[in-house]
Amino acid sequence: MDLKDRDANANRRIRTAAVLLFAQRGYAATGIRDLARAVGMTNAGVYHHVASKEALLADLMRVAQRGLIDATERMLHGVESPADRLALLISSLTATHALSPMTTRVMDGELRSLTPGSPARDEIIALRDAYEDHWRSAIADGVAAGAFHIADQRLTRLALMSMCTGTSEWYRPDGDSSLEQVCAEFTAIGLAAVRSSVQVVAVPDLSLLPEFPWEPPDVRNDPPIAEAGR
Amino acid sequence: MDLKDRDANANRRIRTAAVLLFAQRGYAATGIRDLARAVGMTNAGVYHHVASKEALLADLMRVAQRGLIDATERMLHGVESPADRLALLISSLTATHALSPMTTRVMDGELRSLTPGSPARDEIIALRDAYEDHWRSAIADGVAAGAFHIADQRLTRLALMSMCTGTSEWYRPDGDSSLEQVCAEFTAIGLAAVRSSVQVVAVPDLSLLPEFPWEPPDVRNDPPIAEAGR
Amino acid sequence: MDLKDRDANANRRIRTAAVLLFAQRGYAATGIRDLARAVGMTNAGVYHHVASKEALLADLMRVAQRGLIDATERMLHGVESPADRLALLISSLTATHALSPMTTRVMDGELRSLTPGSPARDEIIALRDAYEDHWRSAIADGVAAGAFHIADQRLTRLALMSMCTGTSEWYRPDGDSSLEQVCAEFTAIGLAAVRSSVQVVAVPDLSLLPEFPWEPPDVRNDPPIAEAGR
Amino acid sequence: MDLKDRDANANRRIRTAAVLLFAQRGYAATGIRDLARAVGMTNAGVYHHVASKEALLADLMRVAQRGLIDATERMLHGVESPADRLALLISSLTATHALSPMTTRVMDGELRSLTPGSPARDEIIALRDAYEDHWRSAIADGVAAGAFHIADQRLTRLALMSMCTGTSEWYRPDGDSSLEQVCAEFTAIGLAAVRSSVQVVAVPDLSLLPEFPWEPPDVRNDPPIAEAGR
DNA sequence: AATGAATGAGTTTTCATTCAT
DNA sequence: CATGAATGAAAACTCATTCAT
Repeated sequence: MDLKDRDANANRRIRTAAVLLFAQRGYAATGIRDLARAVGMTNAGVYHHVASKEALLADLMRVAQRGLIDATERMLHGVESPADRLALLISSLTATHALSPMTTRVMDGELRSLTPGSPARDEIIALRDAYEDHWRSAIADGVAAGAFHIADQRLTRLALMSMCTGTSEWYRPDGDSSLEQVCAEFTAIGLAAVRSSVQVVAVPDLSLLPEFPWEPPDVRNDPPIAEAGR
Repeated sequence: MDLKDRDANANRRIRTAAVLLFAQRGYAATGIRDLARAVGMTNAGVYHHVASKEALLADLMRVAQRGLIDATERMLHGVESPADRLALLISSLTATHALSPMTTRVMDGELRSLTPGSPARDEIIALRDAYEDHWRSAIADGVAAGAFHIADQRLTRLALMSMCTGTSEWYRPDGDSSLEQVCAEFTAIGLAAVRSSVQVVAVPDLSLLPEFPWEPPDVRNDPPIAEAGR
Repeated sequence: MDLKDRDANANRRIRTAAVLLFAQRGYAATGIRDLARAVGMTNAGVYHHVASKEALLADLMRVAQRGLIDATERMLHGVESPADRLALLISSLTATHALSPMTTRVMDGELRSLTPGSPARDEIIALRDAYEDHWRSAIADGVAAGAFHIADQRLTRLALMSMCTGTSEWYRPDGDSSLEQVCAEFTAIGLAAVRSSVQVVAVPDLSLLPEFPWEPPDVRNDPPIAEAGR
Repeated sequence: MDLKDRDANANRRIRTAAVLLFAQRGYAATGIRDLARAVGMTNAGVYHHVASKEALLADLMRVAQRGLIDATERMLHGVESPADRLALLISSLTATHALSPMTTRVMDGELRSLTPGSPARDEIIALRDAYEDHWRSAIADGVAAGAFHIADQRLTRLALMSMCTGTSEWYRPDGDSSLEQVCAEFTAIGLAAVRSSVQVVAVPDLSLLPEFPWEPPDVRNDPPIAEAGR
């Protein structure tokens, strides 16, 4: 028991430090030494608990994705109406990002750090796709049932999802509005976005926008890396 | 002229490659050699046009921030009503991220890669703050004028801003909805979020949310790095 | 010219040191730091001239094998009689090992250090097989022509070859007998071994031989690694 | 007994694995972990039976050398004629290498892995020298008695010995010729080498031999490591 | 007797950067 | 202008070994 506890402890402390450093500096900018220093070990000590830096990242991401999927499916269980499902998806994604900002930042932002083609990466992409399918089907069902009116399902989904995931960047529990309020507001926004057909409002003169001579033109149409495979 | 042109050309090609690589892999994961290879130079050759890797990043970010500020101020010029100003802010931020996704990803995401305390970093933080002041004041003015009703100005601002900046992650010009539609929809959402007082909707049982044993508890209240100094 | 010379020089000095160290301590026991120290460079400096430690080894082995093959084919050119060919093979293999003992020790002994399945290893095995084919066919032709009488062609070939390659372990130019004498003696031995049928002489009582309780019994019949593929 | 047996068993299994791995990959390329894995133990477990990796190697080599010496002296006992002694030396060395190829490869090839100057290394060198003295004196006696005619006693001894030791590289019990035949043939070769005066045969044009620009020129005359101290 | 944890020194290799040419 | 050479520092990771349990 003692031994197991100590081991489990070391493992948890490493993961706590890893999630913090990966979230703050990014995976590539975090060295094993930083990690070791943060948990009061030597470089070599870390390798007693972790197969490799990348395996550690993959493990964090896998567990995080699975946790999100499991929680989502628990919450969606028995809920039929597309609007209710969408509301639940928004609330839970937002709240998860508010309550576990470090873990979710790593989960959302470090896919690119996993070796392309590696089994770990493929598995995590599959998990992410499985999660997104809940969004896809909620929206598609709403549209099919005539409850939602939207021009571009992919766009709507991605816009709403990035509104929710953005929460991990700015939410603080000691702010003026509670997590419940944030969830409520985001849910309201999401449902509004989905119910009303797009009203075309005057858009400002795009010629006034900044232009960057170096912006690579030919990649603009490529799928962003974050979406590889979708 | 020839020389100057060639030089300018090399500079632009380097920046194009840099913005692309920094956006795709991240600054820390991009080596000078990757950059050099991408533009068909040697390592040493790159240093003819660039003082250092970090100076290159700082330069990209500075010009991007300045471009955004300048464009924003050009557009806001003469616009008085807080609602109109907010609409303009939303549209222009969204459109900029849609049209320059690589540049804006670097601008939004690589602040942490600049050495803390360096003049370059301080300058860029100042620029970002200057930009955000337009949002802050538009919202504050709207609230002061009784046009906006919001519980938490910071939260509202950050939520709307991250909705707009998220665009660079998923927007594609060949989608079903045009950039104008996206801007219009986002503007509508923003204005709705600001006009209505928050309706408290039923929020799902938070005990069902995923929990991660390693999520660092004590940092949750700290300002996320992305906000250092705000 | 200057530059090219310096470069070629650095490359040659690295290879000289590498061949010496690999021959003396073995590839696995030689660090890049040892190599660097031996040529008065830093670790990193070596990597300017060499892709990796293993690539360096592969390069040495490849050039050595090719050199041996080319020389052998030059010498064998036009020689028809199996006995003459065998004599030439013995002389040239012996002399090469006497004159280039370091290079040949590496060539003969470090095959196992190349990553199994790597293209470099496969290529060098192919080269070695090509070389050995000259021995195989000389012996087989002699047997077919009735000039040679031997019980086991493979055994005879390998025994004679390891007699020749052993030279690199003990030959010294300042000994009492000249290289010509060594070659002459080895040639005489080889031809004698091949001409007479095996006379069965009394062999000592094998029960007196040492036995080692740890000698792995089940691998004894496996082809020795040095022979993989043959 | 139980305990002693289990211990002896573990010891033997470790040595079996060690001899196999050291022979196949070389001492330097074999890790304690490889050893442990091969016998189904943990790293630390191995250290219960072995003082250190180097001590294990030294132990294997010591026992092997002693076994060879003991067997040789048993066989030589009472044999007077230099020719008979040489025949016995050849047969027994050959047969030992054929029957214990792994052990003998380690014995012959890993002297360089023992720390220079260490007592273990000195002891093993002394053992090897004691063994070689049997060869030295057999040859010297034969020459003194006028039975042998050779130009260079050292050369002859080393050439014959490396012919015998080479057996561990290629001998397989399932070949076309029996171990007895091999011993007989090698004995015949050895006696022939020693009886006949060297006939000067035509040696091929050495200018056709391969040359390697990196072959260290200044070490060519140094005693090969394998001979350190002789 | 055996193990899991840990470590300091080591491994090969890459990094951003400089500089003589 | 541009390059090949070189470097100190650091990267991720492995080494043989120790020790409390």
